[in-house]
Amino acid sequence: MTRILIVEDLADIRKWLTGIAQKAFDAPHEIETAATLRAALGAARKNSYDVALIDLNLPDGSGIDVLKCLRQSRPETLCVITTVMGDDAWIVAALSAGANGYLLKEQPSEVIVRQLSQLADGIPALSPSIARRIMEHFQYTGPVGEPDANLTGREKEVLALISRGMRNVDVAEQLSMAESTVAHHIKSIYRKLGISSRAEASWHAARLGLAPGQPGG
Amino acid sequence: MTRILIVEDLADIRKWLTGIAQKAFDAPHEIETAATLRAALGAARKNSYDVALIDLNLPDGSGIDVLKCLRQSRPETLCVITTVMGDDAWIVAALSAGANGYLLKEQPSEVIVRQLSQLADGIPALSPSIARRIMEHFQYTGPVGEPDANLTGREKEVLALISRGMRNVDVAEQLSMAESTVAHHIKSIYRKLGISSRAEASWHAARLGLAPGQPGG
DNA sequence: CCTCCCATCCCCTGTTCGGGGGAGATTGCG
DNA sequence: CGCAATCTCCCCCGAACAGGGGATGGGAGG
Repeated sequence: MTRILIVEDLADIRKWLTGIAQKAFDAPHEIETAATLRAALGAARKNSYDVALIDLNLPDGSGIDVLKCLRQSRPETLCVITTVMGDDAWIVAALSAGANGYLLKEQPSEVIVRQLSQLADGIPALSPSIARRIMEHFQYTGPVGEPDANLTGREKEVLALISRGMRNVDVAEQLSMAESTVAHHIKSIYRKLGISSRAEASWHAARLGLAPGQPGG
Repeated sequence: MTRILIVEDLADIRKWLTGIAQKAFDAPHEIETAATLRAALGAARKNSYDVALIDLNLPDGSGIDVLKCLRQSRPETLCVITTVMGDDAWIVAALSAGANGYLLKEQPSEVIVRQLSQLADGIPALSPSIARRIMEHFQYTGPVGEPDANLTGREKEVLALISRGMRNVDVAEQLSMAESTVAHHIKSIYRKLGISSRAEASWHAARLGLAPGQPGG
């Protein structure tokens, strides 16, 4: 039994999504709908779902809140954003909140059905343009070196920490070294990357895949 | 006519990929192979291809260089990384260099065939685990607000610039305001985002979709 | 043995930043 | 009209940072 939640304010689109869900998940399923943020949050708190299709633009708020709520109460729920808004800011916000997919409603039904049916295999449901947008987020027009960029092991450790916003003192404590040593490593990093500030270092750290899970020291 | 380049050092895997390419691109195609970085770069410079399957781990270098070369000489070429290396650093490096896909060789042939055949529709060829990894790059376990985070227009402008590593003085010049005003906006940004350093600001800027194309001031 | 690289520590300097005040101008809303 | 928000600019100060110098060890390799 697949339990599905559809969050969408417009009645006809809600019906359209319901039809898509019925085709995409051919096992016996149970579809519930919500037209407002309030209703969606209530449903999310009361019941548990296997899949959720969430519109971002709700009359009384943003679907991001539904997504966050579902993530908290039941992390296994597969949450897919279904919207017309393709702004980078919303894409990033949805992914940050842990969306398993991001589909644009302008797509033909059969494409959405196919994407949703692949969800169970662990394949994220992403509209082509969204996937491309996400990948372009990583694009870099400057020189792309090998992942290590000739940084030594210790330097990469320091870079990862200062890019999280930690101060030299905190990095020193974290890595059990003197603050002066941290400063020395940072100088080497700056020289190798051709930069001269922590903000640039943070940018490069993300590019080098030393991605911080979250900031703050 | 689809012109395909396969870059792979191991003969049997090269043969395996050739078979996959033949199935994925059913139009009349022409498949060329290269076993080393040297050979691949030579081929990339001489001929032009519609699709390239590139292994990262070549005996005389990294497939990233092939990718970069193809991107420069013919940007329309669809470049897909086919490898066993799933490190975040390599994924980010490949995407930074402009890869159109990233497939793990451990996957069954039919999955790879399907992903490659969807390439022409603009759907990036990503192994499920890779796609998930990419999406997790955006994940954030802390409080996720709305995309604007209540930042005013001017504040977002300042944030975008300082996250690129620019100094207050440079931001002031860029936005035609006094350095003291920049400092004031930064204080507001820090208060609203609950942070206290530029590195954290840079992190949040990326999260808010104010993604810098490249750093430097 | 000597050299190169890495990591560790210390000194020094000037600049930048973070954070605390206050103050005037403009806009929009009730 | 008063009120709130935004943008603009100024003052101050201490802490943190950027960048230069030099010194000590330990390995790797010629």
